[in-house]
Amino acid sequence: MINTTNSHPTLTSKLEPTTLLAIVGPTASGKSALAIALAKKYRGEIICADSRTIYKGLDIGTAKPSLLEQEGIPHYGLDLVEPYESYSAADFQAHANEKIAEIRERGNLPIIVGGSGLYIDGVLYSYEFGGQADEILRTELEALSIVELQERIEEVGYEMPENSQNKRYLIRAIEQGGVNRSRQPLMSGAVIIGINPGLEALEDRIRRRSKNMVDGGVLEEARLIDEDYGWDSPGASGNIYRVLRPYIEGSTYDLEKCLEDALTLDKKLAKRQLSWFMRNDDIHWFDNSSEVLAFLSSQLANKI
RNA sequence: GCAGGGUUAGUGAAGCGGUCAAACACAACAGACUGUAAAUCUGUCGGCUUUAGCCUUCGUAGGUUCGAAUCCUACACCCUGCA
Repeated sequence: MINTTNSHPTLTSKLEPTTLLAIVGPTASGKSALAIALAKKYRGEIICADSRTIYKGLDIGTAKPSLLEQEGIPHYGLDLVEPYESYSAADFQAHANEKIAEIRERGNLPIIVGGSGLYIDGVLYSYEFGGQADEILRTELEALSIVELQERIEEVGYEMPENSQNKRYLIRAIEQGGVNRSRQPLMSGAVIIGINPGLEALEDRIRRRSKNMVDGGVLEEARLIDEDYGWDSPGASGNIYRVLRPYIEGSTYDLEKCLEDALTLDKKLAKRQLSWFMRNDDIHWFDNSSEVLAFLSSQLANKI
């Protein structure tokens, strides 16, 4: 298992004064609770960088912090769109930047928390996202094969995406004329905290969380998707909803089995998230919240 | 007890004499990722070595054949029909 807690780098002068805290990590790692603890301690306000909690009405299945759980700390990034609406990393970036400015204006510390790597990086590394999605062009290109799309890219002389077998990326390359590499250095004053309790602990937490979701009423949310929004809605792609679909539609009555599937999907998600974050050397990794609190109070207390 | 069907790699499931270490799916493992990102995609996936190759696998034990996961015999376990 990864153990980087003994070797996290000492903060350099370039990181002070800290003007933004980011908390990243896999799903169910305890980011939200940690964020609240830190917000209380350092006069913070929280921006959730989570591609699921942006949806209104999908609260339980997305593990969106409830009003009660928010403990009076202002939260942003939640309930931004309806489940059937589409939302992009660029949209999030705009929203987050706006909130960061507002929070600083109030003299508070912006704390950005989440597991959506692209959302986080878009903000922290000032991506200049390419043009907006062209739905008409996309549906047109969707009909072409991978090879045809590749040929098309070569013909026009665009750069081929590294994932040259990924249709979605090929279409995007054609749409925006190549590959986007607009990454800036880490936003000045930002400190990124990574929290990774390990896969075994994560599995445990995910199990418990799924159970709580059922007790909390995810089935109602899933029914809402089934009856109102439709399973094609962007909001319906959350793990728990996907596995609940056969149960809601009546093709299985085995709820336990659905929860097993949820665990599988969540574990895979956690690994993907980890593989995104692990390559980022700017992240200071920890196993659990108390280590983070200790680290920050010893290294940063005076500088925030 | 008689008749018929089945037993394949972690799971499900193709294969029914050679081109089979064995399709495919799932799981697992590794990785990519710049306006769908809880999305999407890539690689590996019996063992050893690694362009190639060698070894051990297709319920168990024998047999037929130049050659068997594939055919035959016996045994074990599972399912179905008749008793």
